[in-house]
Amino acid sequence: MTTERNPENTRMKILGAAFQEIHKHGYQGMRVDNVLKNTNLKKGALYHHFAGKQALGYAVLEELIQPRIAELWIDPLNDFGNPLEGIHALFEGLDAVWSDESFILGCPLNNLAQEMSPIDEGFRERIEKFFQYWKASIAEALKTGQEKGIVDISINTDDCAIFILSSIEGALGMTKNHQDKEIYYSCGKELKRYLNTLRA
Amino acid sequence: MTTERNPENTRMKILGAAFQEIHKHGYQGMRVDNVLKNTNLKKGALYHHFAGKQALGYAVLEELIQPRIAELWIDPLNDFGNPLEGIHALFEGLDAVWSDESFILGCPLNNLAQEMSPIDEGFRERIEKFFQYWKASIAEALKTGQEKGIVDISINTDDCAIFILSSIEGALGMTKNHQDKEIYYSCGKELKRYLNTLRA
DNA sequence: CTTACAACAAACCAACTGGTCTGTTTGATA
DNA sequence: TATCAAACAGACCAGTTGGTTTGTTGTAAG
Repeated sequence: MTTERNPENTRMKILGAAFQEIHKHGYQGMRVDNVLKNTNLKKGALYHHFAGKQALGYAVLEELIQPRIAELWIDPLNDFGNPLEGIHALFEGLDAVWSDESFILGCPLNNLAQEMSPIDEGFRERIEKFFQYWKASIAEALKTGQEKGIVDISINTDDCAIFILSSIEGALGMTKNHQDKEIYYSCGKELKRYLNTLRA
Repeated sequence: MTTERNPENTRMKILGAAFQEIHKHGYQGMRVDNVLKNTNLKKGALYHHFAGKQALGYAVLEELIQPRIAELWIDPLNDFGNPLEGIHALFEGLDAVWSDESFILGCPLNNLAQEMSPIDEGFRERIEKFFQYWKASIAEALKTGQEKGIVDISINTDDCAIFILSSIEGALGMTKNHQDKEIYYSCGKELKRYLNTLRA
């Protein structure tokens, strides 16, 4: 018989179930009892691995959400010779890696940002730092593009990076509300138009 | 002595207090008891004027939030000869009409959209319809601009309108998380760059 | 083998939450 | 001024919620 106890495994099971709950209902809407129900575990397990609901929420953010976004949006930025084409490719590429349900539930990072920023400084700070890291990565890619002579030398890469980030999150948010990916496609087309204005 | 009872007045007092609670804590985070506490009214009053928490939430959306946004963003669209300059002026003008706290609490319409779209079809439908109305108004302004020869005839006004809307909401959302209006200013500059690409 | 702690299960709890119920007061109307 | 429905107040309630406590079991080290 294989090991019946696997602490790291049970911890991840709780984290995964909590992520799904948060993704759909938000952090405040997530119910500890529901998380447990979806894992066949009991309170003893959860409160052994996590100090409380808040600690669980922070763990979901730092151990699941942020790494996943880094993997999808930030790390690949360097793989593109042209950052402008790269950013657009990443946006369009989301269609292939995100399920239909994900488009309906929205970006888990921005969901938490909008919900928690005014009421929990711990969430807000963590999310802000990550957004800044994301923004800096985009700005860095744009600067590299400038050095290559691909990107207009006169643009403010910080301004552009924030606008790109905002527009991506805004587009995903609008798609979430409309539950219609045509919104997402339209925004992709116009994002491309904007990116083209940054060419050298 | 003036009238001690004023049903319409107490109803509005409840609506206003509920709006503030929702604006800060979200609909799920709003507590009926807190709303009452901020009005010096009791349960009897609230449940006389509203069927329940959900009905109160819908009323806040339809009677306070949507009219206010129409007033700030949609109605003025026709006042500008050039829609591209008009949209940018509206974005920049928000600085004068929104308090610092509002920038921290974010756009109340988009807040509800992000929180409630996956879990309450009543909220989602109402918000979607309003966003569509908003988008249609922008598209209409762009079309008028095309007829005037101000706006590029080759653009898809629907695509552009959705992107503009998404970018505005995205920018306000990012500002909310960062609690820093510099984000908002940066996005304003780049929104202008995008709008310029739509010129004839 | 036994010891000792990590890894859980299960019952329990106090505070909270939306909502109801009953009763009282106001004020327009006949 | 008698009437009566609207407009509330205030006590009450059942279900929920995050969290605690106590007890049990697996399992790796000595």
